[in-house]
Amino acid sequence: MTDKVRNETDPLRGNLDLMVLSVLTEERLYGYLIQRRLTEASSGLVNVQAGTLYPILHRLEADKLIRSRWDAGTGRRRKWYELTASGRKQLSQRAHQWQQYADCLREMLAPVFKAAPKTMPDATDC
Amino acid sequence: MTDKVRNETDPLRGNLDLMVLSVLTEERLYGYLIQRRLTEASSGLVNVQAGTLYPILHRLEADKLIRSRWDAGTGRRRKWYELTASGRKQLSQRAHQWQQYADCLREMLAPVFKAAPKTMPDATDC
DNA sequence: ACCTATATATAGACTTGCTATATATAGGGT
DNA sequence: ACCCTATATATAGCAAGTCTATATATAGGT
Repeated sequence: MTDKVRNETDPLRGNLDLMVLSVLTEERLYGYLIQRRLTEASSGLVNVQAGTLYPILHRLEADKLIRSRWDAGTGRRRKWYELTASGRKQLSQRAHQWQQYADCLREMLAPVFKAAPKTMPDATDC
Repeated sequence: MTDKVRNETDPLRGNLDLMVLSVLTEERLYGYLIQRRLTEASSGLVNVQAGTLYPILHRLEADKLIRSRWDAGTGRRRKWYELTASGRKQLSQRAHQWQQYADCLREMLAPVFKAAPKTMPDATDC
């Protein structure tokens, strides 16, 4: 029974933008650092690969939600990103929208949680 | 400034399967009813079109997470769906996994919520 | 000199969801 | 009898988001 089941790791589909924007709320960061911040901030749950992250950054920049500047010639070339005013607004809007959906889904799934407490009752890590 | 922003309505990306499975936890339902249950259960937030739903049902059935039976010739032809044992297990697993991600994302977004209380402090609908 | 970590980038495939379209029947109003 | 709407399922074609694999280049340690 080698199940071959689709996409075990995808609850973040559509939310990566949100996460990237969120780690930029308080600091300017460059790609490689963003990647690691995401891993840290999620206790390893979110592990975005470079090939996933950079296209997102390019897309967010094309949409003018973030803005970039190359490092001023100090050896390592790094592209620093920061939120634009528009990006900050979008982040807030989408965050609230996500919360609404999350509350909704949580409610819809309530019977499932009630039915099966799963391995541990309180493994609230993250 | 006609922003042309991508995908305003996509926090459910990757979670539709979960929702469909969840409405089937306690009853057998056919497609059209599932569609309406989703709308009701989400207070109109989730409004899946037929062209979105049926492919999902076919996929879930191909994965043997649900099972179908045509209505026994009572005028309207309806295809009734129910969870399989495997589907029930998957639902539980994915639900818990989703919760973990949701808790995580909620924590990451906490500063955003703190910064901007948004229009209303308590519009907890759904 | 070599290896690893750092740093960015793109191509190609795959999954998911959307819109549009097609088909068919039951039931109500005229 | 006829039309219209709600019911009911289905598929094709497109767009978007993510993944894997690959490429390039440099800093620093051994």
